[in-house]
Amino acid sequence: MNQAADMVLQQQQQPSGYGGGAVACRRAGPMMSAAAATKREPAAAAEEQDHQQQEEVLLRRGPWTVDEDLTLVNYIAQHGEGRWNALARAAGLKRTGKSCRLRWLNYLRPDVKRGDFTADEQLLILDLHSRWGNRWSKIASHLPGRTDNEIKNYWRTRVQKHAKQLNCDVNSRRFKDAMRFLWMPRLAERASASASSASLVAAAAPTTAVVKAAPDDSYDDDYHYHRSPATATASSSSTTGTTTTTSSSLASNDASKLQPAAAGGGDDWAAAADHEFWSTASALQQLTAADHHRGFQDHHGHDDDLISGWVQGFTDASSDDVVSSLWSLDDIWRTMHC
DNA sequence: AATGGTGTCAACCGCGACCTG
DNA sequence: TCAGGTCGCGGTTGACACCAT
Repeated sequence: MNQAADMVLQQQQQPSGYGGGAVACRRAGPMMSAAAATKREPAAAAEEQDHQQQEEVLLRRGPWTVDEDLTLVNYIAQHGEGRWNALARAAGLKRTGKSCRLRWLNYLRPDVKRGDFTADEQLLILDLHSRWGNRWSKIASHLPGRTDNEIKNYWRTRVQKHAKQLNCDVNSRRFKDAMRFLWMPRLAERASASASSASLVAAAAPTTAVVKAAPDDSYDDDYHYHRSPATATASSSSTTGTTTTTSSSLASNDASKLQPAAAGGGDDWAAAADHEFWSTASALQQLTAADHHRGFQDHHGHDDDLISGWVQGFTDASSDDVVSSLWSLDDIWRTMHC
């Protein structure tokens, strides 16, 4: 039994939201196929439709079963990956090549890293996304063990949620500035703290690929960002021990949900409102010390809007105590400008 | 306990790029 | 050059888990 197959069996022991043996074929079929077929010659369209209906009967969709996972993993272990359509047929899987490829790349690959994103990883995602936009695959290539799908989901569920809370578009200048001047410094701070707490381990551990893949410290011309020393330190020193992939990386997400996040890990914002406030205040203090702060003010001239936006965002998910603290954030801000 | 809302994430889809004969 | 097959990407969907009421 190879390593990946072993992990599939391990996974079988743990109930998982998806892929726990549920019957496939949730959907009726391809949404576009019938409509597309009717645009052509009636006879040809009918023939194609019949053919597709036959295929739909033969091909499975929806969650993968453990047996299917084992089949795929064992086949790839023996024959390698690639040529997915042929692979699907040869392995006896009633799946499309696409489906097999996706299952392998996003879930079954031995080096897939699972669980919450570390502060380092979040920082890197924000950084790279600000450069490349929704180039998920390109971004994922800089986060060893992470898939484009996972990063995409992270962005859509976490990042866009906070843009919504701030009442602004995720691509707006306002949100990008909030990321750069509030969120990213705080992540860097968290990553740095995580790194220092793990420094003993770090001293003995090899440098990870994140460091190797760290982007050069500049944004494009349209987006003048230069990595601050704090950020650079965090990215180059705190990845140790967080990006190492192991054979247990297939542990189910449900299991990770049940466990507290690792120190410095991707604990949810809303779940730590107190921490949010003090970290934000800290970020603001860093902001005043930043060299580019002057440019930021000059560019915007609406600092109060930005801050009130954050206050509003946090108040949505905060306790009364934290809300009252958050309002003092304005006081901090005014004090800094007096 | 039941129910409705929300978040998460695996899996699907269409499309364009690339490959091959 | 062209047509068909394959691959990879980004967007979207929907089932399930969790939480608030």
